[in-house]
Amino acid sequence: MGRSTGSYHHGNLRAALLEEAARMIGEGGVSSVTMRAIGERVGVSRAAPYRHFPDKEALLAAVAASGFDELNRRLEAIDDPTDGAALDQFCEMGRMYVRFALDHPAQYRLMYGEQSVARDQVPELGQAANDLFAHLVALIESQQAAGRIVTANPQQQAYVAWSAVHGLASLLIDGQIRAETDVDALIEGVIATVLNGFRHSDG
Amino acid sequence: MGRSTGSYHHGNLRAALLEEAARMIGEGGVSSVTMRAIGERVGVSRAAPYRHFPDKEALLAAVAASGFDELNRRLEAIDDPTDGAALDQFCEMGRMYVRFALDHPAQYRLMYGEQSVARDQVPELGQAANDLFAHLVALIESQQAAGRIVTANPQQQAYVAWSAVHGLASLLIDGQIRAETDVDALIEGVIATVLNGFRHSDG
DNA sequence: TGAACGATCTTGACGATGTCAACATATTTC
DNA sequence: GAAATATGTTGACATCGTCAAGATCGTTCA
Repeated sequence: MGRSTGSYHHGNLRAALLEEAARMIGEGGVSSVTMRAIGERVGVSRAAPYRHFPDKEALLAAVAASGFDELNRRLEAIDDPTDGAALDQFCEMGRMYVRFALDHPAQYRLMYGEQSVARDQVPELGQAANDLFAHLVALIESQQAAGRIVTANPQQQAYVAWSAVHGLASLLIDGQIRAETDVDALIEGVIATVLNGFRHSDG
Repeated sequence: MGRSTGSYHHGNLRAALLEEAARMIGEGGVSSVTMRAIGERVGVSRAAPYRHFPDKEALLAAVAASGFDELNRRLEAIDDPTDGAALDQFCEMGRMYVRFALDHPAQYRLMYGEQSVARDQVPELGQAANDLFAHLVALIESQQAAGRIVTANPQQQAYVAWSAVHGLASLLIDGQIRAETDVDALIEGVIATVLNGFRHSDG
């Protein structure tokens, strides 16, 4: 299994394709990713990727899946329940989520875009996305149990929190928010508002 | 100015193209819109649209702009400040916003997608989007003045509210929310949470 | 060892697409 | 009614995703 033999066989094309696709997405957005271009940059012909991915969509879905993996990794790094400031864990998760989207805008779009089709084709994708959400639901349940937020349907609360954070991330990466805006303050504002909303029942 | 003479000149191609493009977007998503297909359905050749739009992106941007117009129209219909239940105006605006996205998913994506480039090319687009946001800021300012929500930077509060509602709409139309979920309850949950967050300062 | 086999990669080709250039036709202007 | 302008058509090209046929490499097994 010679690695990168420089000859006919690449060695580990699949990994190289994924890496290069992610790079291209980061540089020029999804539209800049072309089977031909990606092949050229990896030093391989245009049809070579088809030995490793059924089609372009599958390749992009795999890139999205790797995005989920990294996001999960980042979030689990917070998962240190040294209790103490447990509510901070909630906030920190939101901050990290938005920051990830800002760091990898095109990849984030790929992860949560219209491509619900690909999610059926690529099981890892659905799995990774579900893991992420389950993570959030569990965190909310623990906060409820500790009496830190109002007791309600945890899944719905998770959707509410996710909506706010995902919406903020989307508006930011799609350039819908005025450039002069203080992004950090905005992130804090969104998180604080949702948290306050969870702390106080309707009154 | 013969309308639809059936002969060489169409009469009002521009409007017909916009209408047909919107229909196609509604039926098969943005990817189903092709210069050739849209021309064929309108009864015109593939290059005819180029007399009315510089390129495909401009045509789609115009469709997005018309989407903004309709959304603005819907929202202004609420703008009936019969005071009384003024907070309800706020909630109703959120509901209507999400409902619009659910009614026109592909068009909504077009309105708030990555295409920030087109927004510079098509001034109506940026204008309509700004109008919408200004509307929201004004509403928040009036709520603050009336003491119904905490006094803070109204623009930031508008971004916070918009994030929540836009996030919910995006998650819904991109199929990220489990099908069994009670959508109406979720909408109410998002709005109520944000409103509660606005009512109570940090505690 | 070497021959067969499967995996991997290349080249050629096809249809679809956005778009331009050259041409045709209708409408407007004087 | 002729010239000018606006509008629409056809032909062509580059690019793209993808398939089919063939080439090359690594592996397996006699």
